[in-house]
Amino acid sequence: MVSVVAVATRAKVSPATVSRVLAGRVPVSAETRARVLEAIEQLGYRPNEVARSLRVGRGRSVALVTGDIEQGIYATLAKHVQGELETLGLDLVLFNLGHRQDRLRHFLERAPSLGLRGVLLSSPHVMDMEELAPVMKSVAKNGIEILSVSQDLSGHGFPSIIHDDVGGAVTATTHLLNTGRGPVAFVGRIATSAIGRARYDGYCQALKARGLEIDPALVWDISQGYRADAGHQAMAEALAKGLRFRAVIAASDELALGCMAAATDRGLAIPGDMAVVGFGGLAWVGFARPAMTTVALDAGAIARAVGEFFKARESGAKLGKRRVIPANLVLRQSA
Amino acid sequence: MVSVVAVATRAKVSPATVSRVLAGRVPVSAETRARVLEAIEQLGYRPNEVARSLRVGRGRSVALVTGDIEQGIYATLAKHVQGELETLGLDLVLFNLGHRQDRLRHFLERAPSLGLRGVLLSSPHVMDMEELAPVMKSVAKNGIEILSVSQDLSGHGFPSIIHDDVGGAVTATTHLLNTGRGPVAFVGRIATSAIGRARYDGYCQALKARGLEIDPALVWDISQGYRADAGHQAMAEALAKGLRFRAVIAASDELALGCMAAATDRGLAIPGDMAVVGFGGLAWVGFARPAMTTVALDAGAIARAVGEFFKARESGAKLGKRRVIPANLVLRQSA
DNA sequence: ACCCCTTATGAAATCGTTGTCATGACGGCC
DNA sequence: GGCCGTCATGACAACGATTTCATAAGGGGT
Repeated sequence: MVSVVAVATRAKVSPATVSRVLAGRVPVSAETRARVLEAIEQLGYRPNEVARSLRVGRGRSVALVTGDIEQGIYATLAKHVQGELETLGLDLVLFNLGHRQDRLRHFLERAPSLGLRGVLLSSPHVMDMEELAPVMKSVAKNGIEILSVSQDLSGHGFPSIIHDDVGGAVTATTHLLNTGRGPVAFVGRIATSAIGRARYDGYCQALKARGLEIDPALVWDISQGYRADAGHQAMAEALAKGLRFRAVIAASDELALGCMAAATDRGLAIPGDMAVVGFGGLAWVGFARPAMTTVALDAGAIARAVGEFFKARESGAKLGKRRVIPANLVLRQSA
Repeated sequence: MVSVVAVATRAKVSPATVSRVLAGRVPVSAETRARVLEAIEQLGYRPNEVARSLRVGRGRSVALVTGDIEQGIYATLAKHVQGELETLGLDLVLFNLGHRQDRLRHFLERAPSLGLRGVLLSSPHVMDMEELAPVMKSVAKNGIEILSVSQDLSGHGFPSIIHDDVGGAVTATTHLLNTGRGPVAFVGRIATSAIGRARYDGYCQALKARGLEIDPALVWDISQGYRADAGHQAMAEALAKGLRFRAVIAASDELALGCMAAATDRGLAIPGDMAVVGFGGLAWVGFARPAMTTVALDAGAIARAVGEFFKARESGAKLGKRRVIPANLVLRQSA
């Protein structure tokens, strides 16, 4: 591979000067610069990122740790984050936990040796901070930014860019309550997902604001993940039991689709007999029939905030530890 | 960061010996090994991957270049590939083209300096091989494996692991034909997607096998991507024109969902008045209502083949240039 | 005319590993 | 008993960039 010394030789300067031309912040005479640039051009030289990383002590890539990239919302996030990082000259390395939290720890321990510039935590897992915080601190001590983009970790000192899950759930639940159909059910991972938990909290708040009790029979804490089959199963069971409710809010769009399917299978009309609202705002949910009403999350806004975070870090500017991106209920047919 | 020399000092050996203990293929006395291992343990030493990459001339990460990770099938692929690579001690860096082909070239040019071990091409774009082949060859010359995991590039000398898109489309189209509903329509990106093109070819083959003509009015070559809105629009327009057809095969599940929605919106019963089959086999499509019949692609199998490819490369074994993974029509309600 | 400061550049050290070469010790064989 | 081959280990160079330190030239102020 053509290296800086090849360029230097050709331009009849020292390697240091080539580096200076590239860095651009140390004065180099116009004439020398032109010669170096020409040599670079002719040789097709590209600075070796690995060598640079070693020398300066950190690389140009950021890891995105997801719980399950197969879930639409994480894939969407990954797309936007990658695009945003790219404008900053940063690469994205993807680490998919697959819902096994122990792997997070292993990954974190490996992070410093990979020369990462930052780690984006987008796993919804409820983290055992007793165990994780020391590892995360030690990663941070190596100059690697740890940024949570799913759950609020600002209380533990880690900057967080999060959706307003609570607010979104409050809005959606209130909307359902306003239609006057009586009891509203909730499906989601509650015990095992910090995000699901936040959405559940919003659901509870909305009910309490109306002076309503939370009916445990209408709260379905699933554990198999956020996929459609889990939603279908939970809903089908509730329906089979003859539970009285005519609306359900799901903690993901996939879950909501499963709920809609179970209701339809039971002969229920949506939204006539059963209203369903999802969470996520995936591109295709408007094309389910009936079109799904959902709490849309703005992955683009999250990504932009991530970009700003890294930009601010470069320039030394200080940003708040916590940034909340609003969630919007988009009304369609299902509720 | 604790380095090999710290370990060496502590274990009272030279850095070289520490390296040897870690590499494990050079004899080291049991006593020394124990001392080194103990020092590593006590200091919490982790070899610096960046330095190693620089020294050995290649790193431990593989890039996955996707057209649009937001499309379910690519996210699914990313998940499986990441999991598979991880078992080989390899990391995944994600590069999402966002359907702009020129960025592929830029990425490829950057690849050698990133110290990648391989590049997985999963963009469905029809590539201008006149332009790209030289760049790809030069990347390969740097010891970076280029592996296509979406379209067949084996004719250009690049190993390819692909789905049997043609076969899948033949099966699906034939199935539709067998239901005796007459003309079958096709939606997908044809001119701009090699994968869409392959599926279209399968569609054509199936028709020809029955001695049927291809009706251009029933072939909708979309350009806006594979998303649900495009499918909805194409279908809605065809229906508005009063075209006579009672079945449609879509080149992606998202597209198919859009088609189903358009048909439903028009008051058509699925599959009674209109049969729809998708392509992909995403986890949620079985929960659309009616449940979507789709040509399921096996992302897990692709990923395993990718894993085998890299394993074989380590051991020096030679694998075929082309590997085809079967696609299975899974029958549900929509067709 | 002298001194000092700025500007432009080169030499060399450095980041953390790995691999080559050299060295010393030991055992076996003739 | 001497020689050679093997084993274990250390010293050192190298990967390719950046950065510090040093040096030289040129210009302005007094």
